[in-house]
Order: sequence, then C-alpha cells, then structure tokens
Amino acid sequence: MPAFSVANISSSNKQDVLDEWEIAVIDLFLNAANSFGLPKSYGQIYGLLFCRDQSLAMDEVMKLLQISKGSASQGLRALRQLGAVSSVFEPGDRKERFVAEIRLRKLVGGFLREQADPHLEKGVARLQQIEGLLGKVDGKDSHNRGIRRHEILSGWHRQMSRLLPWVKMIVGKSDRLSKKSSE
Amino acid sequence: MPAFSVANISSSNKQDVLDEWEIAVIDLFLNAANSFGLPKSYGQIYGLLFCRDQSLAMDEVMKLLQISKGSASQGLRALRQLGAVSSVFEPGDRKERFVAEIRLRKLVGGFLREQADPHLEKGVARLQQIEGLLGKVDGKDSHNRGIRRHEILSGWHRQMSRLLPWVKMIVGKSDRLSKKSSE
DNA sequence: CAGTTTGTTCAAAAAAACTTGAACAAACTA
DNA sequence: TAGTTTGTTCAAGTTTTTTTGAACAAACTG
Repeated sequence: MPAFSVANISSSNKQDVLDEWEIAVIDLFLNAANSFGLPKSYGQIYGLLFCRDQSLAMDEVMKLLQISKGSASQGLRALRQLGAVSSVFEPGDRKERFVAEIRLRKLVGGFLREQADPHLEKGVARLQQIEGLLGKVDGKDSHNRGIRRHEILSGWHRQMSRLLPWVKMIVGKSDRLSKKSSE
Repeated sequence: MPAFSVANISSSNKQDVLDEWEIAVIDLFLNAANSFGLPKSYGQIYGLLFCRDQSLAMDEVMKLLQISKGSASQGLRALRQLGAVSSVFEPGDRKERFVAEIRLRKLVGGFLREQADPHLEKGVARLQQIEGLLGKVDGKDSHNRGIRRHEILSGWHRQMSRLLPWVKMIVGKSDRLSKKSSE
C-alpha cells in the first residue's frame, strides 16, 4: 500500500485534485527521494510538479499535497538548488510558480554536483588529516599499516573522481523521451 | 571534530586499542556510511576491519568500538550481505572472525547489487501499476498527460539500467593498489 | 500609510532511524 | 546432562531527522 494516498472524489476541470495515477507517481518519487537520502516531502513536491504541465505556486503545492508552509518553502528551495525544479513568473502574478526539470541528465548532474562533489572534496581533506596523524604513531608496524591503508583510500578516491564524469556522460546520452522541453 | 573518538593511551603490542590514525579512518567510514544511507555503526565496523591486517571477532569489534552486541551482530551480518566483509574461521577457535573486503570493485558491486538492483526491480512494478491506473482516468487530458509521464519514467528506468554495468566496469579497471589481495 | 499577499525562519512537536541489552537459541565441552 | 561460549532477535530507549505553524520580513496595493 502506498505511503501517500488521498481520495480523488470529483473530477474538476481546474485540476485542483490529484488523479490516482498522479498519487502513484508522487508516491514513487517519495520513495525515490528516501533512497537518495532526501526528505520524503522533497520527493512528493518534485513528483507533483513532474506530473503537471502547468506550473504550480507554493500554496497550490501545499494544498494538493497537504503539507505545511515550512515544508513547501524549504522543499522548493532545496529542489531548485539541486536543479530539479525551476521557478517561472507568470506575467501579472505576484506568486512565484514552479516547474519540474524532467531531463535526466540535468537531474543527475545536479545531484552529483550538490551531493557527490562535496564529499569528494571533503575526502581530500580527510586523507591529508590521516596522513598527518601517521607522523605520530608509536609502533613501526602500525605506521606501515597506516601508510598502506592511506594508499588504498587514495586509490579509491581517484577512481571515484574518474567515475563521476562518466556517469554524467552515459546518462546524458539520448534523453530524447522528454518531449516538448528543449534547452 | 570527529564524531567518533577514543583516547589512545598506551601502546600495547596486542593492538587492543585504536591508533589515532585508525580513529580517523573509522570516522571517515562512519561518515561515508551515512552518505550511502547506511547506519553509522556499519561504517565504524567496516572502518575498523579495514584498518586491521588481522581478522577480528565480534567481541573484539564491540570492545574496540564500544558498541553493543546487537549493533555488532547486525552490522557484521549486513556488511557480509553487502560483500563488504567476509568471515574466516581460524582453526581451533569457535569464534567467527571477520576481515574487510578492500577491492573497490567488489564493494561497489555488492552495494549496487543489494541497493540499486532491487530499486530497479521495484521500479518495473511501479511503472506497471501506474500504467494500470491510467486505464481508469476521468479526463482525456489527464490520460494523455499520464501516458507522457509514464513514457518519461520508462526512459529513465532504461537509462539507469544501462548505467549500472558501466559503473561496475569503470570502477573495476585498475584497482591494483589493493596489494596482497588477489582473486 | 495601513492592510494584504507572499514567502522565510526556526523552535518545538512528531516521526523515523538507530542502538541497546536482556532473553533466547544453537553448538560445543566436561 | 549441566554449564559454557557464541551469536541472534526484538522491544524499549535514545538519537537524529523531518515536519509543523506561528512569528517575522519584504514587497506590493489601495
């Protein structure tokens, strides 16, 4: 059973309710967000925008998903930071409105930029810290062992660094299924 | 400041204390586990085994890391399931002893097998579920929109499936820094 | 300007994830 | 068999993360 569900009673033409398939898609993204270590509400928000052709304002997101102002505000901000949503301003409307980025390349790129890259940078610092600590070990045995481990970790770091560009490249190839959106 | 720290007072020859560099490495893996959505204690356990040449038994892991029996037991089991540690039985010893897998290819492969692959499989089911729901939509507009979204998600799924083999392949190339271990 | 709309912030509440340890089971030992 | 060692399980406790909503700020509006 889905972790998120809302009764879909009437079928207004203004799309102020969720269709069943939309609820399923939102639930899918809820779970996906979880797997990527992001709050569930981020997944819901992205999922909702993903389903819609029309841009949505924050209060519409709140109402449709039944989440609080704070969650909506923070979620939309974080998603924009990740490059997963962008905001548009309809003329003659004070509200900021949001649409989902549906090009996989962009999504993956943003995620890697915001999540993976920082970790790799911190990794460099960590390796240096370990290297420093290797100066003041008591036993020669431990010292040698430490050096070998440092080498292994450095190798892993290098490999991970090499991997990321490939990921962006491979995912980028042929995401032609996203139809009307063109760069 | 490290989230994990233990005073390293005396330097016994039996390695029943952690060296400073070991504490730093364990802390590194603690944080790495976090980033991968695994409990911190898993990272600590792996980190400890990663540092050591000698295999360790569960009670030694508990004592060195100061974690409970439950955490040690569950952590070691999960890490073995992931292929990140393997158990060895020293002759004439009832205890099961553990060593860390240090070949990056194996680590990444195990992680993908246990974490990514199941998600891709669940994804297939989810897509079918959505497809099913598209049958009973009220409006033609929503129906079309749903079909387009389903196509996009299917495309993403396909791309992700294509990506994983490449990741295993690219990471596999030249992990020659892991010295004495040979397949 | 006073009032309204829109969106942010953050302390407190709620929910989720992790850890603990006591009870239990399995396998060995004398 | 009774006692020991080794390891698992899981309910309860702890910690961490996420969500909420009231207070606030900023920018319009009449």
